Amino acid sequence: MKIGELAKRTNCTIQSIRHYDKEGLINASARSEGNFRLYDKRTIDRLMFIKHCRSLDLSIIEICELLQLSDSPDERCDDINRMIDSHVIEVEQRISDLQGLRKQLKSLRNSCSDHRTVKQCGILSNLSSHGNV
Amino acid sequence: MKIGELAKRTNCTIQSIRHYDKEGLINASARSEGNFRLYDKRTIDRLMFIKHCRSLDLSIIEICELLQLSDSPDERCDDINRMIDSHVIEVEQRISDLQGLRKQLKSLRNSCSDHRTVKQCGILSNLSSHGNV
DNA sequence: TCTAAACTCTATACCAACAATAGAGTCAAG
DNA sequence: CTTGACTCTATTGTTGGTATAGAGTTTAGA
Repeated sequence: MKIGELAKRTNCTIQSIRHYDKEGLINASARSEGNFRLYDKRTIDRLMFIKHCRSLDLSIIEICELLQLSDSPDERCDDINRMIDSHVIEVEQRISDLQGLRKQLKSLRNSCSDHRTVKQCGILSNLSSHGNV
Repeated sequence: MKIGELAKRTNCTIQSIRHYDKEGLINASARSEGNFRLYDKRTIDRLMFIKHCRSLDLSIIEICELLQLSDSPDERCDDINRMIDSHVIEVEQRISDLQGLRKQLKSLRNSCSDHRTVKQCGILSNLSSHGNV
């Protein structure tokens, strides 16, 4: 299977597949005479796995670790649990940061009403005042 | 005032000041004989304004627009209101995306317990199964 | 006056995960 | 044999900086 077919079957772009290939997440099982990447069927599963992980915002490095771990089926899976745990914590931190940001933006927005001039704009004057960062 | 003093007074790094300078957010009022950037006092305010905007995650382009608008004090400030509005919407979208992500990660984490092996790992098997992306 | 330290300059590479493009080569059908 | 679809590598851009390298400038003390 050439890269175009793999792309269609997994709904990935060709560029991202080449990217994953370069990063070592997947391997072309061979190259054609004309140097085209050739993949076997198992790569479809692997790529779906990668897509799934990316949709959960796991980094390429983390996915790499997961793929390596899955090659050692008899080891403890504690590392996997820890990775997901720390990922949850990161996401929660980002959520709470954004909630604080949202609050600030809302209150900033409330400092101005429509149809004022720039000179009268409460937003701009708030942004200009010191000490409230 | 040279860049180092400006950095100290605003608590910015020298690099980021040079970055803002290059992007056109601030201007050195002159250069010294030895080609050092020289800033006047008003740049302190301008830089604080920029910092404040960045802390609200406004992009450099958006800040540029705000600074330009503040040079036309008699225009309507509707554009400013719109910018903040759309920024709030973006932030809210990101929050809800992350909340969905958090939920998925939590449920993924619940599919495994400690002290299993990789082979038994509920997380890995969940990540490997199809159709749930 | 000389020198060493502290400061500044430009230019470049790096971060993450791709997307977009250029310019070239390969392959299949008509 | 040509045309169009496909693929290749390599480079650039995205965002807002950070972190260098290698060079020049300024200032204070000996």
